[in-house]
Amino acid sequence: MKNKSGQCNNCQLKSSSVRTLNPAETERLEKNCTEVHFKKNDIIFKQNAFSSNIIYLNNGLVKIHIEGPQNEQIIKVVKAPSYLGIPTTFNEKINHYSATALEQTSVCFIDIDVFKDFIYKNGQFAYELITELCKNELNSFHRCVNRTQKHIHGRIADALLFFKNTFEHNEFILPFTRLEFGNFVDTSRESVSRILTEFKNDGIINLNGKKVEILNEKLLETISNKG
DNA sequence: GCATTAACCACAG
DNA sequence: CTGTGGTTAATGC
Repeated sequence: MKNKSGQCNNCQLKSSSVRTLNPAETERLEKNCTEVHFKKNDIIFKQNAFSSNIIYLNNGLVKIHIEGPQNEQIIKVVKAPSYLGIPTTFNEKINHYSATALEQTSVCFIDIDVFKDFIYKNGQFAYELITELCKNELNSFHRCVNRTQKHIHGRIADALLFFKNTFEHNEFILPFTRLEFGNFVDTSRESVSRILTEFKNDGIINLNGKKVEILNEKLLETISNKG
């Protein structure tokens, strides 16, 4: 789906970096940007494929994942609005990871050369971009610590709280199968099943298939903190 | 030693 | 795809 001209300018979902562009630059962005819609489980880009665009997630939810020696590893789940795949598109010829839609999702593909030009010529644009990248790196540091040091109960509690925050609701549909959940928190699908039913039996959550309702957030937080 | 944790396997909805 | 039960290996007390 091609962008109509004027769309970037009026876009409500502009990134903080794109907000710093002047009208001429915004117009240039519009001419070098295409919006694409994806359905659940559609692959937005794939590990090992050539990367040629900056990708911005306007709407929806996406998983970032790497095919490891054993399993698919889900690195993180990204909620719109956010850039996808800056690290893999910037100085790398190929994608180091894949991105897959977890729900109905829309994405803008932006020409890499135009994007780089904005960075060279517009310091504020670059600054905003760096700010986002820094946030991401810190996030991944924390996730790294959590993943390696917390026990399964803590990691699953973390994940439930994360979904509660991203959906901004105590009740939500898990966008994952049990296997994906396991790949997200570094455990087996069996352990995910067991611990979720444990949480249910202890009255911490309501559980019905993929539908989860958080009943005792305080307790989940202490489980998450204690590891 | 004994208990706990969590992975792996297998089987049934 | 899920849930459960049995088994097993590693680790802690």
